[in-house]
Amino acid sequence: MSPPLPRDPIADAQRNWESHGWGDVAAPMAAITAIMRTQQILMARIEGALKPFGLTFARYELLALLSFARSGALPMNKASALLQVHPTSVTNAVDRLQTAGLVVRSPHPTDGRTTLIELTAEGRTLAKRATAVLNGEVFGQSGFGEEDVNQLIRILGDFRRGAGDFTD
Amino acid sequence: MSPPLPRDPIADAQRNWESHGWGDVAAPMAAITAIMRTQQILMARIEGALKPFGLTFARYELLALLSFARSGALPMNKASALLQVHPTSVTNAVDRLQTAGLVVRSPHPTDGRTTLIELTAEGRTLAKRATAVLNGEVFGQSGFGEEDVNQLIRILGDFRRGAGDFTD
DNA sequence: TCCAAACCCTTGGATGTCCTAGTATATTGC
DNA sequence: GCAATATACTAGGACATCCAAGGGTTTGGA
Repeated sequence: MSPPLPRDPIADAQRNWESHGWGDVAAPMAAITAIMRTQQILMARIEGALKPFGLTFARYELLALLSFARSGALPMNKASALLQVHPTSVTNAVDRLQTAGLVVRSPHPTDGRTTLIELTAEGRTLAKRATAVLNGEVFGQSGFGEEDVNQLIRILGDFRRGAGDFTD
Repeated sequence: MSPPLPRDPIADAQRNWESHGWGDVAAPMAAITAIMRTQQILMARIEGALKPFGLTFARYELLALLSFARSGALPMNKASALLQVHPTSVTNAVDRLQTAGLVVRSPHPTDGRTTLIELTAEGRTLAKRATAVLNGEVFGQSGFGEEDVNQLIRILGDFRRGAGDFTD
């Protein structure tokens, strides 16, 4: 880790915006920049926790998604939609998970275009162990206050709905 | 854009966590996942707004940082620290900005190890125009309520301080 | 019936990020 | 003064993401 800065660089940026006559958008600029930086910090923690398992966050997310599917299998396009990533990213992740023996591809029984991804027994076990570590090392020690967590869920939920993620 | 999902996938994940006996960390898990997704949405908007200028967010951030430096020049290591990215990422960004004629490298007057990055006139102009577009198209239409913006700045500021970003 | 349009996945190319290692320059300690 | 350590940047490799393009499959209208 690099040593802490003496001053908050985002607060500095907000002041810069204000002194340049962009005061009307300085606050949302600061909020958005803070989200970017927070994501970066959290991603580093998550990847660090998953490293011992040979997993990246992208691959873990796919494993976790499959482990919650009743049948343990999902079509690629469904996984792409639920994880909200590009289909090629799923292809990439499945390639590596398959090489590691954690998932297998199998043809869809009725639609020849579709490929199903299925957890192996190993994959299911690893997903369980990785989730336990993430829960303990990252989610359980997030550093967010309990009330702040609820605020975040509401604020970001409103935002995601407004951005067209879901209609719920 | 892919069509909206009928249900919030993050709320689903939270319910899954609760039903698997991880209720104690379900809320922070949901908050962290929401931050990840929100960052993804915002990044796509930002990159879209910058595309006409041939800039990525990483390169824009560097230009903006230089444009706020009194002298219009910064050492690479200083830029790396302020942007909170790896030094090699700065090298990469400078390579491309230099090719585009927006910055130049120059030797540090007293420290032979250090390379200064300096804005060109073109770089300064482009930074100004790109900032105007970002302010208008992204920060000015973030979709966050005014009070939520203040909440985010406080909550994420507390988090970043706790994570060791700054001591302020 | 049959062909065009839509859909699904993969490949190849570009970009960005990080890590490890290497080169060059400064600083420190003996 | 010289060697050991620290610092600054760059090169090469691993991953992840997206876009554009291509080949196989299904669907639906003429």
